[in-house]
Amino acid sequence: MREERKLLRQQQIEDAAYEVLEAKSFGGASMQGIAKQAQASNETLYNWYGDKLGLFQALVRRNAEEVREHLEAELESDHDALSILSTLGPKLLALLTGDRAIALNRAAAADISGELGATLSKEGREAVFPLLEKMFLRARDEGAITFEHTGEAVALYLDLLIGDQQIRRVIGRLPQPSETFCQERSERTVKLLCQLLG
Amino acid sequence: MREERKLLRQQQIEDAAYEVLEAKSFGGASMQGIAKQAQASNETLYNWYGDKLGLFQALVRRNAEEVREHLEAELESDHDALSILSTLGPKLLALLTGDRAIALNRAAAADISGELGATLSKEGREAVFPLLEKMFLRARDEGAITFEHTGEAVALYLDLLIGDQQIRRVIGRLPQPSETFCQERSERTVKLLCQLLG
DNA sequence: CAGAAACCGTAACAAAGATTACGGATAATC
DNA sequence: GATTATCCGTAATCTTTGTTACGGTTTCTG
Repeated sequence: MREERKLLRQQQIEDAAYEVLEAKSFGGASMQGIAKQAQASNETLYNWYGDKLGLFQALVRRNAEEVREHLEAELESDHDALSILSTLGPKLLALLTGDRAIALNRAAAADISGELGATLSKEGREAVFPLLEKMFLRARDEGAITFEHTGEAVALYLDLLIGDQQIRRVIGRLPQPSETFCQERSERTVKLLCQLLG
Repeated sequence: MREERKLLRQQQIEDAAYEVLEAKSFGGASMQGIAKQAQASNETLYNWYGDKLGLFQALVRRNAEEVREHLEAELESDHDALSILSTLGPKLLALLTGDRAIALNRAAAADISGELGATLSKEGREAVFPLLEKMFLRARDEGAITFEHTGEAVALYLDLLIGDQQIRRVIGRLPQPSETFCQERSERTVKLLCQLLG
């Protein structure tokens, strides 16, 4: 039960870290500021996460985990592949361009060591990709689309769905997209994809 | 002739700034480090650029100018629109995912004020976009492709050409793309575009 | 060549923030 | 209820870095 309490506290601290990160970006997010925001002690932060980089690695991991869980839940469904893609698309787009993910991408961009970026990519894109590949293979089995190289098909899908939305969000020139925007863009993506691979 | 000398010196200083920026990212690039790298005086940097942000704004502007000049030169050509697109594509992709542009995008991501991002977007994407629109209208006049909304067609082109290459470069998980990669990706883009809008 | 302006090299100043330390409070364990 | 580990609040330490200052040198101007 002490463990349970600790997990809750970590959740709170990481939420606080997100708040500060989203407000002030990586460079402006100080450990002391995060501690104060969480009403936690500096010492606790260092005990639990090692250093500043460690704290943000934890954020990246937690976020990636959430994204993966969302997707895996969708993939469980027994609808046909294309309709799964239609419900999964908006969610994926929203997650990848949401305030949290963008803040993490900014942090990765600012991190000189490149470790944040490595984690972000490894636990994010590289974890999601195989799930999408599975989905695409299923879609091909169902005869909805055709392709030769699974990886290329998925990459095309991501290009159409995400495009340059992420980078434009990261440099601060796009607001967080609305739900309907994600919806429409996902529909466009599926339409184009069927046109290309149908 | 004093002006000429000064421009040369600025060029050198900005080159040095790029070197430091590419090596250490925005947060790690100190004014003193840049001054040393350029064998220039700290005082000179502040006299010429005002402050750190000013220096990097200058970098952004100069880079955007180069990109624009490249593109405008291509657009002058009297080939048909699609072949122009085929020679322009690889160049555009190379410019947008080259070390310099990526370093600037990282800097924009790390800049809390958002001014770097604003400049980058305004002088970059928003300056290039109209040029591409002109090109697409010409392509439609020539009967190579069809579309209703010019902006959407260009956006589609950029999604296919750039996709998520930039963001993946920014978080450090892709190397600078080779010339042949840019070539092939541009060809793929044109092919897909004709398939969709042809 | 004399005087002025600009520039280099170096150092000084001040603020910010990562990291560590510590006394008092809180919660867990027995 | 006593002991012990953990945590909070606060502050101290130490490094980095943006910014300013200044003497000596080079470059420009006349």
